[in-house]
Amino acid sequence: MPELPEVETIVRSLKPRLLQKKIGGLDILLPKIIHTENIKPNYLIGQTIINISRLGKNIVMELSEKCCLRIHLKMTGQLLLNLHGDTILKHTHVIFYLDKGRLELRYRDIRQFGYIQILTLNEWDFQRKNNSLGPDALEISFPAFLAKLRTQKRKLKSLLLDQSFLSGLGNIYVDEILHQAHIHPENSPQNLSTRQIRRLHEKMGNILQAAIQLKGSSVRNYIDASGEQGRYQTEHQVYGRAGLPCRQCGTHLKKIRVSGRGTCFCPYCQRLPIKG
DNA sequence: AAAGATGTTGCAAC
DNA sequence: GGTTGCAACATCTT
Repeated sequence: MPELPEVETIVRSLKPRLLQKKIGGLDILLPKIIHTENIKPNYLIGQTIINISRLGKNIVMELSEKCCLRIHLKMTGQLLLNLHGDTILKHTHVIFYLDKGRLELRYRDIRQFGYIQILTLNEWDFQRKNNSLGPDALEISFPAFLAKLRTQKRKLKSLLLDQSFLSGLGNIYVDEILHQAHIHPENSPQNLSTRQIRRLHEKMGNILQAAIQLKGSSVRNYIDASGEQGRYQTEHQVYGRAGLPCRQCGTHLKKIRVSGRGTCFCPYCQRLPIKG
């Protein structure tokens, strides 16, 4: 579920309430959720949360002793901020006890694909460089975006979903961005003019910012750390609207499979160039 | 009621 | 390199 706008919303809601809080302890109810390299979970006890940030869809909580938690929510992960005594929902897998036990940060994940990685700051730096985390979709400048796209032949949808190429976009926002940019998901950057790529970059920024303003898209399970739903789903032009008329031109929206993912688009607004 | 789809991504196979 | 299919898992829809 959570793509860049949802993860950004979660980070913004966590930050003011978690900075400078000390981890008093933690319960690991499902061990496979915790990924450790050299640091054991017990090392976290007594540490203070000194920063929370986002890179692509990753949440990074920096701790006082030169280490951090890198959290990936994958499809159905949730970070919830609760008071001690609040009902512990089914699928809660990790609980961090903060603020002398009054506050609890809970990791919940229906499908159990997500994880919490415990890393030294050095390990995180190494991952970020080598693990091929592409530039953040909200940070990349137009010239850098243009230059990167110019080196690629792949289908736009597959490129934009590739986190090592660009990080932060997922299935919902790629479909929305390509629709507003009037680009067919299977088109290749080779067929795009600089002007079209400029439009793509603009729409990407506009859509992501608008989605953050509305606190993300809630389809199925997404809620932020306070349990609130987002409202951007009401703005969706194509995602989840297959068979319905395009809001721009009235053509029935189509659904196809591109790079293994369900893809909604408007066959009129997003035409492929005529071959030959 | 079984089969297919779901916001992600890493891996094996080709 | 590239793509495809599958795997992890629970839940909801056809």
